Amino acid sequence: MTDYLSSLNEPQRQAVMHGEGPLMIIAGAGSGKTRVLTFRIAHLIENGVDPFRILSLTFTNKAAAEMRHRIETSVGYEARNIWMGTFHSVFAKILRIEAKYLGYTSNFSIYDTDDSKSLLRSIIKEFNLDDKVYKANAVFNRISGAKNRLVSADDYLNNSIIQADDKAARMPEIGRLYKAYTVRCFQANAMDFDDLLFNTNVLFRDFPEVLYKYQHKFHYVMVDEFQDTNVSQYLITRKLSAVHQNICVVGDDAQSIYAFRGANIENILNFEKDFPAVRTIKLEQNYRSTQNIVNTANSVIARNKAQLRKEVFTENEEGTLIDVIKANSDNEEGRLVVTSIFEEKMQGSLRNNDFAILYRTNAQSRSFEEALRRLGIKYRIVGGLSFYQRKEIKDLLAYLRFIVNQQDEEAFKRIINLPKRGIGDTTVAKITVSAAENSVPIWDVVSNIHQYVSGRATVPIDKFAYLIKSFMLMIDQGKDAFEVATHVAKTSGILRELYEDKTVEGLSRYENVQELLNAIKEFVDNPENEDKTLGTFLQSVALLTNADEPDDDGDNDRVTLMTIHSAKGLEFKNVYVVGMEEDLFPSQMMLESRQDLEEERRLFYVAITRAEQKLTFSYAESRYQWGRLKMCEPSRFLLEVDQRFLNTTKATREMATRETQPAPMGFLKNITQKTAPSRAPVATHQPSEGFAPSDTSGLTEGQKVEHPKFGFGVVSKMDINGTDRKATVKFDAVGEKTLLLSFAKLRIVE
DNA sequence: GCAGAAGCGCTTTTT
DNA sequence: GCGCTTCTGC
Repeated sequence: MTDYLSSLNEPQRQAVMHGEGPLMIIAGAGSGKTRVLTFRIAHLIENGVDPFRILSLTFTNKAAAEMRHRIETSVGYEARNIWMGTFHSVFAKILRIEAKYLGYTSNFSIYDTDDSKSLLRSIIKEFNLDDKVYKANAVFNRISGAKNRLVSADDYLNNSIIQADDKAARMPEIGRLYKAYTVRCFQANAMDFDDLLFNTNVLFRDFPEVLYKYQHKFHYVMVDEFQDTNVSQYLITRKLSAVHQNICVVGDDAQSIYAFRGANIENILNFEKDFPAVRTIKLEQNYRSTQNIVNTANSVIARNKAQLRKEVFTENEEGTLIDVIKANSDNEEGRLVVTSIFEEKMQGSLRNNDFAILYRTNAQSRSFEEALRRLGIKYRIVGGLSFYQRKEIKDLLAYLRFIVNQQDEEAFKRIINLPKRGIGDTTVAKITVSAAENSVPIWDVVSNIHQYVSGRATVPIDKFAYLIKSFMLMIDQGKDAFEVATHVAKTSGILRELYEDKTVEGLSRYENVQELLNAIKEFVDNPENEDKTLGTFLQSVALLTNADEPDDDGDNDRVTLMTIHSAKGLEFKNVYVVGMEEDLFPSQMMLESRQDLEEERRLFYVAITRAEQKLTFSYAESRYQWGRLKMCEPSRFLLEVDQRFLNTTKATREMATRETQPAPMGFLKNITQKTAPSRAPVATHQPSEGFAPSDTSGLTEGQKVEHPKFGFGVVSKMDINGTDRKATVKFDAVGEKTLLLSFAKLRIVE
């Protein structure tokens, strides 16, 4: 069993073998971090540690699932018993068990961001504040930020600095909104995402006996992606491991990309203060990427001042240069990238799975989707509108939530008139007012409507209450989640309404609801889930996001499209980092509101280090945004890369022919002037020899050419439209091919 | 109370 | 460009 140790390098082995006491692993990108963590847990279990006593915290569901899978393969069934999951899911579980300490019941609802904002909108309206000034989004972010720093509503109101800040931002009432929001969540027996962490801190602070219980339950605590934990998360783990001191954190400061959410690099520094006995191990050898990729990444991150010194290196092969693709529009960018994928795929006999397209914002996916569809390449989009955020799904889930927790105000607002049953805003307002006047929960009013309200709306309300009660009865009778959910979907009229909608969207919505029911069925049928009640299902689903959604068919060989944030922890043979434009990446908002160029740069670093074999950057010179055409400049990040690692022949095509502009990276010249002072000098670069782009200037039909990959051929068609040039070439070896930018590689033979 | 029309604001990134 | 909210007329 110890033979796996031989496959590790020295620092890796030390990290795995480390026994008792605090341990910090600084793991560079691609340094085998997950392997080390997995082996370490396996090693503990092998040495007699009860899996029940191990708590392993990750940041995303994906990472948790991956870890569980890997440990199961090396440890076997025992791995089941490890407490493993995201911060949010693990502490939601604990909060359910200990809910009564905080005045909650164990079936509390979890408000997602939409619920939170909707509640805030209501409160803002009730306070008679201008919703143009108090935007739900901004208020929510402010409150969220406070919670992540463990600032309660009362702390917030009493803190003169915060109050001054809010006054300066012309939003002095945020403190009161925060307070009202907290009260309303509590009345609704609901917690938002931040509450799951905030309330765990409160629980452990105010009830030492509860803290004691968990401190002694968990002998070993592991934290993955430590650089992304915020103060609230860090304090929980610190408290939990205070007794046994067996805390192991793994992180990489160079990959800290969640400061916007309150993640704090200083946690790494604090860790050494809080656990003076800490042993620090650095994993610096990269096993993932080629030298060119590693060096590119290093050359980028070296510009950051805030970083722990670390020497990431690799013994892998040198690899190819990093291609730079320049397109004149977002649509062309999509076409060029996808064409390149197509060519790479053919030429290197790769699978769709080997490719990822990474972008800064979800909205950028469109042009790539279109191009992929056109070429018939299967793809998968991670993130964006997740399955569980679709209207029809949220509608059915709202029913289920309300049946489990009748205090859930947001769920109530969603379903009271859905499908239409003649209960409009006026009636809902009456109910709310009446509930407030009599200081009883809304459900009391609804279920005994005749005692509180009279009028013609009482009839549909009575019917609604009767409907809900019949659902609640099913739960009391011990029906499982699937039985209740199917019954609700049918009886409530949701399914019927969608079924009658014969439009394409209607059909797809109907299918989505069926899909949700399937997921519930799977949940119920899964022997690992002992508790098959609706409440437990809802709990598991509330914290699920884009990560593990049911795949629409069995074909998993797809090109992956996602934001760089979601790509963290993943790796692909070929990676395209697209939309390399100033204001987009680095994001304008980031620079305007937080002045944090370094976090954007770390994000760039993360993107680069996802690639194993080949990396490509692309950017467009113009892009549609809100239906308007916007001119774009290449990102400053393209200049920051050590230019020796770039292959700019694709991009420099036009520039190279313009002899007047020889050296400094002609293709980026417009931005060098605009923001030059803040930047490092630009490296000079000579176009690569052999297939110099200038050779294509005189390309005409009938010419014999040579392509570096496809060999000899004859130009059968030239299509020149401004700067957008297309050449169709009939190659001796591979037949006819349409070359877009890559025809710059053609060499004229005669 | 409801349906269709018009208007507005929005885009970082995730649990 | 889209989705959500508000407006308007019935």
